[in-house]
Amino acid sequence: MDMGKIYNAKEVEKKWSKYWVENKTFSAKIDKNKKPFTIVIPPANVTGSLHMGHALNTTLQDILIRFKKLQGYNTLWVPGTDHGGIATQTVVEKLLKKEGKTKYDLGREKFLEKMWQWRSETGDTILDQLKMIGCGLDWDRVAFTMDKSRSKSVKKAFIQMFDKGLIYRGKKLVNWCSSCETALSDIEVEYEDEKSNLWHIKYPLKDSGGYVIVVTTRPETLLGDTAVAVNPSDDRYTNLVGKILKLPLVGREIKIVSDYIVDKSFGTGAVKVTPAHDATDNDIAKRSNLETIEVIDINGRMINVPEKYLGLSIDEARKEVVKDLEEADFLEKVENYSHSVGRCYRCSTKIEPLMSEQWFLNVGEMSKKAVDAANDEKTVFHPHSWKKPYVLWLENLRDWCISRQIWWGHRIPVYYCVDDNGGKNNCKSIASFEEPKECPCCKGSKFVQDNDVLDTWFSSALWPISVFNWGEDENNEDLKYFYPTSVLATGHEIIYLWVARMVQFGFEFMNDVPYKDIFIHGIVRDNHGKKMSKSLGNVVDPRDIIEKYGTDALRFALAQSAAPGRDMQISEESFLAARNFANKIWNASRFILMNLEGIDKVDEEIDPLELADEWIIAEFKNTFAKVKSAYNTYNIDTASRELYDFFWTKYCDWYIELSKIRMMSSDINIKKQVLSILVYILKSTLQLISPVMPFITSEIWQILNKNAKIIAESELPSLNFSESLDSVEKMKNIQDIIVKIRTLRSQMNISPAVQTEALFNILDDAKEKIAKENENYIKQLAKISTIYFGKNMERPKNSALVVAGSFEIFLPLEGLIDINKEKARLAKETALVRQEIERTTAKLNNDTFVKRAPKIEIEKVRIRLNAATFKITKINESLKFLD
RNA sequence: GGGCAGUUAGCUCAGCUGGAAGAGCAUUUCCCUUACAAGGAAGAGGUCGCAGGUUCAAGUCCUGCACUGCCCACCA
Repeated sequence: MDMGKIYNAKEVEKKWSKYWVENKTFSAKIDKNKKPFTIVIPPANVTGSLHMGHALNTTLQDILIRFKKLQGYNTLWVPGTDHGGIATQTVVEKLLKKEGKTKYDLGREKFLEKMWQWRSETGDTILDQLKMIGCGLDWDRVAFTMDKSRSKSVKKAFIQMFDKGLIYRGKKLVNWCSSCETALSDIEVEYEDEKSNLWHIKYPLKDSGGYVIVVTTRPETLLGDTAVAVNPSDDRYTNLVGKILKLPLVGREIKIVSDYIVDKSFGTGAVKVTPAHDATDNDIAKRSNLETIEVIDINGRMINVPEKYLGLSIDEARKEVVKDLEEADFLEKVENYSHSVGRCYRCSTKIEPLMSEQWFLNVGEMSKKAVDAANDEKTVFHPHSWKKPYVLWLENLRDWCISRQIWWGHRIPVYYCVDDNGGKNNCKSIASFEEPKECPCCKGSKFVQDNDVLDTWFSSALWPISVFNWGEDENNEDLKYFYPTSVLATGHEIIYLWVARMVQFGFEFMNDVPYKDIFIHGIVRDNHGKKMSKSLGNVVDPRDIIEKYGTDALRFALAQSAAPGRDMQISEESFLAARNFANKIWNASRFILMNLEGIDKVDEEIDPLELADEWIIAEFKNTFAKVKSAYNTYNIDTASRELYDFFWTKYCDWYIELSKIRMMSSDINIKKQVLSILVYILKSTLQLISPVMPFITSEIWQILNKNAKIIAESELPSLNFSESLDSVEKMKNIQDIIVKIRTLRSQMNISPAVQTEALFNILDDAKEKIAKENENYIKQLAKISTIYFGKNMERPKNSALVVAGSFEIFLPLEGLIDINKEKARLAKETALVRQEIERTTAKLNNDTFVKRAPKIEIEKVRIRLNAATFKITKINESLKFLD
């Protein structure tokens, strides 16, 4: 491919994303000689298309996979999608609505057909998008939470837990979404503050004229009250406990009970108790043995209430009840009040707590194991701070409501024995893969299956097991080899919903953790720190970024700000900067390739000849170590930044620039020698960058290596040669001189085209040697024509002064500088150096510092003071000279 | 109410086990120097949220406070 001045991302990306899939670069087979490194992808909902969160999540996983592959691991990254229960069903229901239909018009069977049809049309767009961003997934192992093998796992898991007695059916208070028409688990409810009222209601005492004032945000539930509760230590009510109240509007007699949960300081300290529609009240009812009266049904209509309220909606009932209370003088007062209200995490409808017959999973035992796993570091959070909330959540867990009253999902594999008319017989229900042939109780042969489906997170919880076909064979080789997986990468928003549950199920079914590490990354926010959402209109579509800046730029920008566990703000500029980095890589490579033209072969062995060579090798070794450790500890941001810094400011700005001296040599061997190092460092750096930016690095690697293995399958260099450590120090001296001369020239407005001479007055023989040996570097980069070294050289007229290290450097600038400007410059510098002298002197005069600080620190300060003193002497001489 | 993070240059963020404040973007000056103007060279810009403490030395450790964000909670 032609290397133009500007990197053409589109063409390159198309080529390589296709290549990896077609050549099965990332397909993994069991290889007992290699260590596996396994990740299972968090399966995206089939409703979804790629958003920034996916882009981040999958980029990070891809980086881990690609880096481990370079390190020689047998890597496997399993792709897949999730059927997405409620979320997906809602989407299709909306489509139906546009046709003026509901799911009931179609019936269950036809509706499910529609769901499957819809899934097959849109289900894999997200997978295609993962291919587009270069994910090194094993495409032979694509899984879907509702495909055959996964369904088998789900059934098997259910049946095992059912038979163990962990799964049971019961009527309990659940979270009901009247819009989705289903129960939800506790974590599927999101709480949000809402402005409302606090109604103060009088509950008259049966036997006396008095009354108790009760405070509530939900007056309509009064109709279902079965008690009023007060705190046992509340003096105001001590002699009322046990007394009978007459429930306003209803007339039912209810008791005053005491319960520790009641907060004396809230409201009047007396709480109405509605066991059927409030979790706290439900608990109180259990403790005090109260009756439970349901007054709201699953359609949000009033039931079991006086005639006039029967069938009203919750809102209507509230209005009526308040009106009637007021008219009958039961209403003491109404205050404004703000409190949090539960809403459905899928449709934001207000959640109604109500009594309902549901399936529950007893998670007590598996939770304990999941907690132990974290405490024993069998599974480790990165960053560690997420462990605590995880443990706290598991320790306070109620049983999981796993049934949903929707149609799209895994139908609960429980069968009921029925008579010829479809009426349920009084036999034991059976959990089974298929419909049973014969009822073990009554020998009947007619059955109906339970109507509910499982919570979508039930199949998600099995994911690390089910992708390896546990449902079909729990002793299969893949499971043995790849499980437990190496790491789970996910955002913190689903730690409870998903992460914790996978650990629970991992122990339940495999008696082991599902992954050794849990890598928690942040959430992508917009450049104002807001969460991206469609309703806010602040969504940045990764596909637009890819279109504008290229996939590598997208990936680099995300990687570079992915500090573990921290949310990130990302803006257009960061993608632009990343795009520029890609272009920089491209052009540096282009420079080297241009110089390789006409040269048949460059040494693979590197053989440093001079300071710059030794320096860049030492710097690279250092970078290599840092980057490797950063990748391996999930500090992807650190790795990215280190690479950026090394490549741009060390390799390009200094080494390539210095290499030009030898590149221009007429001696081909000298040119080849520097090229071999240029190529070696470039190739190795490309390898390290390749996990983050796989496209551009693959392309350049291929141009550079022609027929060799692609970069993704290459091996990292062993770097088993020694580096010269003092080269870094020496180079620093040279760089200091160059930068100072450049600064002076810049301040004097001397054109880069103008070459000047320089006189180096030397005070330190060792430093003289370094400068003399590398005078070419100074000449090349500071635009100096000739350097005169000497001792006590006389200062030329009309020259400027540079003090660098132990050199006093004069630049004769006849006609180029304004003497007054030079004087002003030196005066300004004097002020700075004086400050330095004061600071360091003060330190050295501090007895306790000299007594207690380590020698090396004292020595450093002394060196600084000497340097400053030297500098100020030279500046003063210079100022005198100029006068 | 509890927990967790954060507060460093105009903006977005680095600063590991305490020893002279860093990057990118934006900004100013000079430069189309044959890898790159999506670039190069140089400059300006910070009492590191506040208050104490430990230490010879604190952005870095400890305590308290303030503010911001997130999560959890049985906010009637």
